[in-house]
Amino acid sequence: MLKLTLGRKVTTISQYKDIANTLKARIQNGDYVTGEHLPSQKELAEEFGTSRVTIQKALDELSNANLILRRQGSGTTVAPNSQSTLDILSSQYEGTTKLFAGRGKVSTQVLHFEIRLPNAHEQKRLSISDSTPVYDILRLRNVDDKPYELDHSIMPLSVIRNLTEKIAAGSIYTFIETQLGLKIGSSIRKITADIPSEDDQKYLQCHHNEPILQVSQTVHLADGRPFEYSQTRHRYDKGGVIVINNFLSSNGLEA
Amino acid sequence: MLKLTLGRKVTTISQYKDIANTLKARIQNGDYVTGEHLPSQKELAEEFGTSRVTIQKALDELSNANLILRRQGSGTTVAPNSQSTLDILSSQYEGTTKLFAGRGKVSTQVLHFEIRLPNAHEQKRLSISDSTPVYDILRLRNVDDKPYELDHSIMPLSVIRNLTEKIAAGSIYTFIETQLGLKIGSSIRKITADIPSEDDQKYLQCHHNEPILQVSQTVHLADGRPFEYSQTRHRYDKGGVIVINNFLSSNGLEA
DNA sequence: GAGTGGTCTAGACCACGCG
DNA sequence: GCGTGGTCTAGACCACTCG
Repeated sequence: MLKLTLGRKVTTISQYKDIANTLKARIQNGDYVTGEHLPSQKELAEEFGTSRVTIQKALDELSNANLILRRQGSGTTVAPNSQSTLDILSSQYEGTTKLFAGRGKVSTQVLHFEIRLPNAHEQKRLSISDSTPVYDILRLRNVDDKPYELDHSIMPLSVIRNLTEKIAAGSIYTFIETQLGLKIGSSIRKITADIPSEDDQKYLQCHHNEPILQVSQTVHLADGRPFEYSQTRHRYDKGGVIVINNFLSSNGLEA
Repeated sequence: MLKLTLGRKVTTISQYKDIANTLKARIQNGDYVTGEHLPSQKELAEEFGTSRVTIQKALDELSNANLILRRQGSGTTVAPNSQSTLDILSSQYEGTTKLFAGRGKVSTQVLHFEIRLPNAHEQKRLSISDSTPVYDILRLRNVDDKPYELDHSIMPLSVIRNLTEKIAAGSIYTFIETQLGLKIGSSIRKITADIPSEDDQKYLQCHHNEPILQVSQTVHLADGRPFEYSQTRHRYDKGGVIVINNFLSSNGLEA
């Protein structure tokens, strides 16, 4: 440990995360090239002045992100497609505002903003009772002044407080993270294709035969509380959803 | 260690995976109830006769699967929605044949089966040269005798050997895992909505205004070699793709 | 302050791949 | 056989939550 001023940052992050980020940067910079071997765990432990277990925890991070491949007996190599994986990681979809930061102008039109009681389905998805009021927000997001997605969000007041229509016109996620100081955890999403409704045709300006890509999701805070149940409808020509699936880690449980 | 006959299985799996599975089963059986605390790491270490670090590695597995929540100072609890998460885990999408095992009759019609050289795009996706031949396979999968998906797969012969049209009429994934003895690793998918092509309308029996849900993916073996680049087109009314996204672990690298 | 989970160590043995 | 990564230990200190 010894989290004193080790030279660089005083950020007091854990060593293994620091090391993981350093190694990630080396892959990004091309210091470690796709297909080539990384130094052995022993060598890395010596370089960073730490134990092998700590190096292994750092490598776990990179491995989960599909950036490296570890083979018993053989060694650790940089994964194929590591560069494109890095691209995907950096564009991890947390919110539309963040996703397009620096790449396009995002504007938001709040079509509906209401506080009401949840229906049975919403109660179940958000793990709340029928007496917990929720925000019901319908927003149209534009990118570069062209309609991009139609977002219908339900959030419980018991978790998200002091949300206003004005905030909803900006980035709700940024508000939650910076103003409320809450950490976003995991989400479960179902992605489907659908026929456009009248609202879709009106707001997304699509024709009746142009499909809609819908993402229906429940999002949780890091402490496990569900805070958003939403259905987002996209024009079919405005890109898709990119997903990395690691069968190994998920199926590690089943063997 | 001490992987001798410890009493139950002789499967020689690592302790922490064994423990993870045991704990998972307890959640599944309701021995540990959603929202309630698990025994502390210290208690679990005593119960399983192991060290705390090993228990932590087991809990890492459950945590990655979104089955538990760990809070410093507070304790470890069963995650909300743990039961539905278990459902999703058990239906992890590896192949259509497996997905519907026991739930519907899957039949496959091989529409095209060819060995040829890859184009530039396929070379890039599969990390192969222009002289490495590939299988080009188009299949129609039916569930309960109704068209379900139209699958176009490209696989390099350098990785997948001895594939025949007859095998393609069954489950290619089962062939790869059991006959070739290869382990499937991770996949990267892009999910989009699209307008049906003539082939879609013909084989999936959908109308020109019924959207298609397309999953375009590159799948890797556990050792990192890409072995399949495919585009699968689904009828929009036959369900969607369910995805669990763990922001914490993926963003652990970015902080 | 007591108890919890998070991090870290130094050392050990094992399983695997390769020459 | 040697070097690699995989697993495991016993113990330590830290950070956090809660009564």
